[in-house]
Amino acid sequence: MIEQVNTKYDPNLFEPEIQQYWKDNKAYELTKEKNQDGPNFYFIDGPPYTSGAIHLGTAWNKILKDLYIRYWRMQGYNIRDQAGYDMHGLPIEVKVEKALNFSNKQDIEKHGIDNFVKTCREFALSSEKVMTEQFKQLGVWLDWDNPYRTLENYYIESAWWTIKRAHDRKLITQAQRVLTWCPRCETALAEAEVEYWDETDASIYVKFKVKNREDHFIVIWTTTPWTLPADLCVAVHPDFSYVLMEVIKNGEKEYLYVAEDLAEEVAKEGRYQEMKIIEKFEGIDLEGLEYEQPLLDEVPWHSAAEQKELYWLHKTVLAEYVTLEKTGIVHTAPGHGPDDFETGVEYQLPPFCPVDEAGKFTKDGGKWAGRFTKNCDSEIMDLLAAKGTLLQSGDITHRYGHCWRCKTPITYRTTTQWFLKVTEMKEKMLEEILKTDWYPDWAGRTRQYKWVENTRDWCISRQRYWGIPMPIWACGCGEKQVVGYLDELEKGKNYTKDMDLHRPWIDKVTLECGKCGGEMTRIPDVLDVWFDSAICSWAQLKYPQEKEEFEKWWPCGWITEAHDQTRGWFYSQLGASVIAFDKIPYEKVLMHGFALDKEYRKMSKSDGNATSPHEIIEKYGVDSLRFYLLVANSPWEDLPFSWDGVKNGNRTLNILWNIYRFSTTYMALDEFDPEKWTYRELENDFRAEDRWLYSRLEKAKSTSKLELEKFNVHKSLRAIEHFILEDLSRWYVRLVRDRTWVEGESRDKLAAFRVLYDALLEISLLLSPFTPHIAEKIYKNLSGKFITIAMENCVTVADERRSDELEVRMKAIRSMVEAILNARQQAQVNVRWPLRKVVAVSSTTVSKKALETYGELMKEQINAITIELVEPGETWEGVKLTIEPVMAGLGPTFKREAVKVANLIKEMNPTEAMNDLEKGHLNVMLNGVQVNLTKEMVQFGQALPEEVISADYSDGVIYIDTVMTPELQAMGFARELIRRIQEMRKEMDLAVEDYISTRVLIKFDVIEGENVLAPEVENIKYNTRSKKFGFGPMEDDDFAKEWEIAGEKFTIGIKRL
RNA sequence: GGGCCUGUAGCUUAGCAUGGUGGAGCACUCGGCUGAUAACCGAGAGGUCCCCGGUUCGAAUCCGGGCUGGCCCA
Repeated sequence: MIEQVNTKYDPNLFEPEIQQYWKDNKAYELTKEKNQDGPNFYFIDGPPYTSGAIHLGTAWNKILKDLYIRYWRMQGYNIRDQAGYDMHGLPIEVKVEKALNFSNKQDIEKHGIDNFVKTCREFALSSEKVMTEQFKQLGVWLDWDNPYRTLENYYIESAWWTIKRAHDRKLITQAQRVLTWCPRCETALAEAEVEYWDETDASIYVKFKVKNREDHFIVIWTTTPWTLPADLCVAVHPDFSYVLMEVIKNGEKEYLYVAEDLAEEVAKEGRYQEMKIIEKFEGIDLEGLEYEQPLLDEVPWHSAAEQKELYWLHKTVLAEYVTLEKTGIVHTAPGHGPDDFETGVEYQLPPFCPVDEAGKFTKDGGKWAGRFTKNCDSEIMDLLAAKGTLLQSGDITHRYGHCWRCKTPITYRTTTQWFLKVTEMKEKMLEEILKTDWYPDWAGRTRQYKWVENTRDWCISRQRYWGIPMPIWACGCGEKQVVGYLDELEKGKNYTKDMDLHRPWIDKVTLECGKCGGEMTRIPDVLDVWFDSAICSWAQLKYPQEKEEFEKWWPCGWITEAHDQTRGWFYSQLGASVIAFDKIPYEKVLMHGFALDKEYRKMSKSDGNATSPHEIIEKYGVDSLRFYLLVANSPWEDLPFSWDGVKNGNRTLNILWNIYRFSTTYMALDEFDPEKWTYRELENDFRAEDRWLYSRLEKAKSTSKLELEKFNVHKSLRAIEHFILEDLSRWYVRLVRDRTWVEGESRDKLAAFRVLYDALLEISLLLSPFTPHIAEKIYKNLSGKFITIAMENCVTVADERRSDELEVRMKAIRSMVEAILNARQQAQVNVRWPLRKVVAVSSTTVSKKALETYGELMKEQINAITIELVEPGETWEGVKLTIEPVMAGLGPTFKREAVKVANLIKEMNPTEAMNDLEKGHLNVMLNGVQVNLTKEMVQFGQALPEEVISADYSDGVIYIDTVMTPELQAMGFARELIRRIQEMRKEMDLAVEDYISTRVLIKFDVIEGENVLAPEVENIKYNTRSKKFGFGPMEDDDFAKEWEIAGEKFTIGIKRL
């Protein structure tokens, strides 16, 4: 039995009910069970980081995942959908440090690594709980009860196996490199862990004195004075032109080496009063020019180094990365920059790095030993100024890297770290990218591809605590062992089965050295947290422990994440998987956008421009949020959040709800039984408009499906939305209202019910992956065949119900109706007052066919007595013909003369022109030459007749005759009365099916006697459910009201029977 | 500085591969409808199609250069 729905759309009332219903009835579990023999599909939930509450972007991400999983489930797929969480790493460490008021590693060590790590674990697990609840609230169906967690032992073992595998393939190495380094966290940072924003730094020009030449200087520019103590050489570009210029300030002469194009600028910066070019060089000519290290006295290391055989020390060298900026000469400290490091390698200079983990100068830093590097900037500048070698100093605002977690400006340090040799696998990775389907295409073909092309080796070691420990044990003899399986630890000391594999406990486990028999201890590093999620496609399957699962599922069928994952998870998975299996671990990728604020700015709590999913749900419900996120724009574009957008989604769902409410009201009243009154049973009772709606429905279904397959999520949902609003609500429901009002069993009414029923049910099926709550709600009432709509099969498109003909004709009818309503408005005759005649002057045969099919329907909609059709080619008397040029037709033939021809056309006699054109000799004189015009070049129109009102429609022009006769007037009054009586019924709060007694008292100012209205009495009675009806004074118990309609005064009295 | 993407009405967008007077929805104003009714329908107003050049009779669309915003990198 279909229940009558008389509540308004209140998602916050029924959405939690539906979620409770799913829980109580194990809807999710049963749906999965139903599909367990279906084709296997491996989906991976890119694990969100357990940092606390979810934001709008995370919500969008999960909703997209849920959409497709629900959609594919409705096609019978057996989908592996384990939720996942990324739980290690610096972000959590930093949060815990802040909570404990720590400021550096010493604080952690004092507190005890075990206590610290325990707190990190607790933080991660409690965040997971909060996040899971929030995801569930979004109606997202994933396997929440058994998520994969990167902190579990099986996961760690999987990581170790992967490292071992890399080691066996000789793809892991220990190397000394210059890396970005956070002086607060005291660890190396990956490129992915650095955030850039503007910072104001010193900007200084320094004169390096050329050796053995009085007053000759090489001028360099830098923003990091503190790197000057580590300066070993200066670089020029081999192909640039350089000059030696003579400059004079206050009568003193100096000679400066700078790039030719920048000479003037440098002279200006140095406030020199005169300058003159003495000599020109190619960059390459300057190689080997020797200078005096400007801080030689303060940093004794340099004098010591000069004693060694370092040929290129304190000389000019060549480098391609030098740009024509500032001076065109770059001071180079191989220990403090990746480029500098390369130059150092090329010129056999050591990566001298007098800076410790905390960013302080070591004793090699000489004068500044023990002091934080950056704090020495001003002192170094003062010193240079005192020595007279500071040419200019000022400030510059430029983009500078910061630690992604603690926001400390990064520094560059030379350290020894472990690397995965991703560069050796680059070709394979590129190949694999092209084997994968990317949506949109450029996300893979260009963006991901180019990123991998420029990849460097992956530094995987971190000098921290909360992470997967590096599985490498080292012996004093130099021997190293990489542990790939836990079994290998059983031979060692202090290992117990099922022990926590994290630091510090794992650090106590020692192994016997296979070479010297000594004791091997674990190197203290942990793995880069990006490595954790990189391996999740096999780690969550507990590979290598459980190989069958891997065989069954791997590789993954589909992933979707935001575009920042090009450098993140898309990349890390690819790298790790190619190293482990020579294969990309996913087959399809949908790259989605970011949720931004309405100004396209990143949402952030600190800027106060963030909108939380929670506050949106509170206002408009989950389905509205889901609808909005999925319909607003293409998934791969950034989404500027707009409250109006959510409101709009809510509005559409509200309209769907109203259609549902309308339908169930009458279905329940008539106890409509969809089992009995099937489509087949009623096949011969459908009206043309019913068949039209079926056709539109099938069209919407097929479009929606097609677009979803192409990941055009927005287009898919827009097709459904369009059907609901345009076809169902704004048109079909309007057409069908009279039919639902009929009392008793009418096959015509039942046919209408069937159409509404099918439309609502199919829309629910279509919508259920997008907005599962309202879909479930409607489904439960209308069908309830399964516990949940999710167990239904995805709608199959019934092509035999499609009819382009019906659609084309209805389009013409709708266009005519709209035109007539428009004309009525111009004439100020509202729809309740009938029109004597409507004339449609058509330009094709569509109108004729449309009126044959839908003429009656149209008459009702526009309230007209007769419709007259003027067929194509014929004219309607009284209509003047007009002629207009068509530029699209004229352009190709007449080119720049087109406008001239257009003006000639405007001056033609339309009737003659039309005749000429039909005979094929419509000509004009253009520049004295006669040219022929074709029918593509002109368009004929019809001018307004005086008495009638006209409006254009899709297939011509419509005219309405507004003359009012007494009969028409009576019909108008009847409709006006019906409307008032209905309003009074509602005021009395009568049920739809209640009967009444009605009396009408007329003043007879306009109407001449009640006989005028007599022919309409039955009509009034029928439409107002008046069992009794009479003219005359009110009775005492009548609910009475006075009305004025079109100048006539009425008193209407009704009472319930 | 580089790579990828983006820019159309106050807001959100369609159109762009294949050039021919730019379509919607929301919001706004006016009007209509009235047993889906805190809904619905119609009309109006609102556009330098980011800017500058080029190709073309004709450019939102094609080409070149710039700018904006996003992500990523240096």
